[in-house]
This record gives sequence, structure tokens and C-alpha cells, in this order.
Amino acid sequence: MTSCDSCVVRNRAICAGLDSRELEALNAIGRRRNLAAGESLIWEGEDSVLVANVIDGALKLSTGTEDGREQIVGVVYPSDFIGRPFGTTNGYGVTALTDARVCVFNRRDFDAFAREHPALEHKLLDRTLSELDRTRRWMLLLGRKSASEKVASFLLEMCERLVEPGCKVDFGLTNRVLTLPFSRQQIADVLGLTIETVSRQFTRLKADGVVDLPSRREVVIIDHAALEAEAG
Amino acid sequence: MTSCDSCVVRNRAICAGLDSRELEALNAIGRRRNLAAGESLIWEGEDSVLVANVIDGALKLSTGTEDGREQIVGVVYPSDFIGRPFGTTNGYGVTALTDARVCVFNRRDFDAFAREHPALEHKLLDRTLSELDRTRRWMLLLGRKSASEKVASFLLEMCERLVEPGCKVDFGLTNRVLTLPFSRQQIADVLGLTIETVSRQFTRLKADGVVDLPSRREVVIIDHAALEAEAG
DNA sequence: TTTTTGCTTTGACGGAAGTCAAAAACCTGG
DNA sequence: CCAGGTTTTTGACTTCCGTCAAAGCAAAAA
Repeated sequence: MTSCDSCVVRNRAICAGLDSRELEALNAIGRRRNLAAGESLIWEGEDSVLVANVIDGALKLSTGTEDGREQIVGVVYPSDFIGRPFGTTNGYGVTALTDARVCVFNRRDFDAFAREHPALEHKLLDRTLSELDRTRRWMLLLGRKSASEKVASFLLEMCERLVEPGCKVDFGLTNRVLTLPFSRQQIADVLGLTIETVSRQFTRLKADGVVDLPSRREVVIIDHAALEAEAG
Repeated sequence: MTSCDSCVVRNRAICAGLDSRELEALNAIGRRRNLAAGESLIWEGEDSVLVANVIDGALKLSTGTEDGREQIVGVVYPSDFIGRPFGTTNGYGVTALTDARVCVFNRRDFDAFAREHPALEHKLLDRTLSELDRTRRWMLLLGRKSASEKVASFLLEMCERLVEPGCKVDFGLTNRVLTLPFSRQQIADVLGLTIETVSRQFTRLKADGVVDLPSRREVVIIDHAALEAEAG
């Protein structure tokens, strides 16, 4: 019996579709790893030595400039794939936003396995294409949207993402209450804004009765339609 | 004899590595198409009905907001792949920046062919991963860089891209002279700026002796190091 | 509890980039 | 070579957002 059998993302991650023989082989080269919130798994610029599947939690992908400015370029949730297969270096760091659990593979081992299993490579391709689509949509936000549009778009994105199966349990949506896996500074780093601007937008949305903010990490969406109108 | 035999991107596009049998099969489902500068191949939001390889020229990938703001989310050159294989809709439009020549496939035909040829799917995966890396690097620019850093970064990117094999001939680099495939407005749409800001940055760079601007589309890089310093 | 520490919010201010408008440069076709 | 249109540049003005600084809060430590 492999530990994959009991894996909560078994049917959603790229491993879905592998038969039990293949799964056993993949399991043999992978291992579980727990990450505390704030802990990094991969550093920007280092050689790509490992890849992973997210089992539980949320992690950010981020790049920065010499002088310390940071941009979060992606966020991954349970069943998502992490890392850069097939050579080269990691263009961004990967850091846990919440306590997280991942299934890591030596990159070379994974590459070899993938090349022997076209079905898995296909799943990876499908995921990568979707991620590229999502990333490009985010570029419109970064390049062309105002602060209020950015924050509204962000909250709508959170609505969608945090109700995906597997996320609900840990940092999910309960009766329109989002529990964000981000600090204010991290939201700023996602949106290309400063923490002050993000904060001002949140307080304005609260004053306008569009959201409520019971605690730092919680957002109650009161007027979803207003957010959509504001997101542009 | 297939027309692929004489294709200038034969050894660089995803078709590289296919044997002559396979190439013939692929050629059977593809056809050449010429595009005039400004002509669109794919529209944002439409179903994904076709994919293509770029043979010659440069094309932009772009999204926009309701109210007409535009963001260029990618630029493709000879040997690059265009379009969204495996279902879904196109998240962005594809429009020729220069006169261009592409090799188009019905998306369903291409999907079927790809699934039967893991080597081709692997090449596509490799390309998609690289494109995702490039796109994420660009997010740092959009989210965190100032106008002068953006323009300097853009010019450096152009230096790199326009000397790649196959580009040289058509819109390339001759003795440090770049012939840009972009209008000022398009540069603004790549960088998330207004045309006026781009124009001001160009004239400042010229005044500072960093570049020369012999014509609207030409840029002479006089002080490459200064650009690098300014790109941040 | 009180203190400490790290986030977040709020306020005052300035500046980088956007907006609007006009002039200049440049294609393009007659 | 000139006329008409488009694109680009330049200028004046405005504004949104960033910066800097202080105060407020909430969770952890003492």
C-alpha cells in the first residue's frame, strides 16, 4: 500500500489517472514534507533541484528586485504543482503562506518519471497552460488597473479560489466569510501596491458597506455585485 | 516532399525532432497563412479553434478591459507557438505587429496529433514552462518598476530578442540599431504606461546620450551599461 | 495582568505618472 | 513635392498613489 492511496489530492493533482503500479513508482521517488507558515521551499535564482505537489495549505511564488521590492507572481493551493521541471533555474522563490504540506520530488527523478509517462506530462502541460492563462490575465490587472479595481479584483479572485475543493477546510469560505491566507503586505505584493494603499482601500470598502472586516485576516463579502462593478 | 522540409523554423519550432513520416502527417493538417501588420489571427474570448507556429514576423498577445484599456501580455517571434491547445477559450487576442507568416492548424486536429506524439507534447511543455517563466518575470516589471526602469528593461529585452536567430533578417539588430516591431502606443501597452510617458522617457534617454533615435521605429543603443543600471 | 513586538491604520505631504490639448514630425498617396 | 492624415512629441495641469511618520491594535511574551 502506498501513502498516495490516502492522499487528499489523489484525484485532482497531476498524479490523477496514474494506475496503482505507476503510482507506487512515483510514490517511491517522492516524500512528504511539512512547511511552517513563512518557510521557503525554493529560492529565487537557485538551480531547480526539486518539484512538488501541494497537498495542503497555500504558498506564494515571488520575485524581487535588488533593492528589496517584491512581487508575488503566483499563489498555489492544494493539488497544484510547484517548481520548474526540465532543467534551468528557479525564476522565483516558493514560500508557505500558511502552514503547508507538500509532496516533494527530486527534480531529476521527476523529469525521468515524467518522460516515461506521457499521460502525466500531458496533465502537467494542461496545468501549465492554465496557469499561463491565469498569469496573463493578472498582467492586465498589474499594468492597467487602478488601486480600487485591483483590490476589488483581488477579493473576487479570493472568493473563487478559496471555495475550490480542498481549500474549504483550511482557509475557506464560510457563509461569505473569507479567511485570507495573506497579510496586508502580501496583498500589496500581489497587486503591485503599497501596504498603505491596500489598507486605505479596505477601510473605504468597509465604510461603503461593501465588505466587513471582523479581523485582520477575515473579510465578509456583503455586496458581491458592488465588487464586480468596481473590479472593472 | 512536404513544405516543412524548406521551413526556416524547421529546427527550432516544436516540430523539431519529428521524423519525416511524422512531419508529413503534421504538414497534412497544417497550412500556411500570411498576415498583414495589424491583422488578427485570434480574438480574445473566442473559442480556441486554431493554433499556429510563427514562421516569420512578430505578433502580440493582448487583453483589454471593457473601457478600452489594453495590455500586451506577450510577444511571439519566429519558431514560437501560438494559441491554446486542449479546449477552453482564448484568454487573449493575437495580432500581427509586422507582416507575418504563420503555419496554422485546426486546434482539434492539432490536439489529436499532439496526444499521439509525446515528443511533440514534451516540446510544447518545455516551451510553455519557459513562457510562463518569462511572463512571471514581466509581472515584476509591471507591478514594481518605475517608468524609467520599465523603458530601460524594455530596450534591453529588445536587444536580446531581436538578435535571436531568424529575427535578425526581418526586424533585427544591425550594428546596435534596433528596429522595433512596436509603435509608441504598443510599447506603452507592453509596459503598462501611457504613450506620453513612454515618449518622454525616450527623449530623456536620447538627451542623456544613452540612445539615439534615427527614426520612429529605430533605436541605437549607445550606452548599454547605462540601460542596465537604469533597468534596476 | 502588563509589556513587548509586529502588524495595520490613519494622516499629511510630495512627486511620478496620467490627462488634456496643441504643436511638430512623419509617412503615404496623389 | 505637396496635402492630409496619423503618430509622436511637448507643455501645462491634475491626481492617484507612494513616502514618511505617528498612533492604534492585537497577539505573544514576560
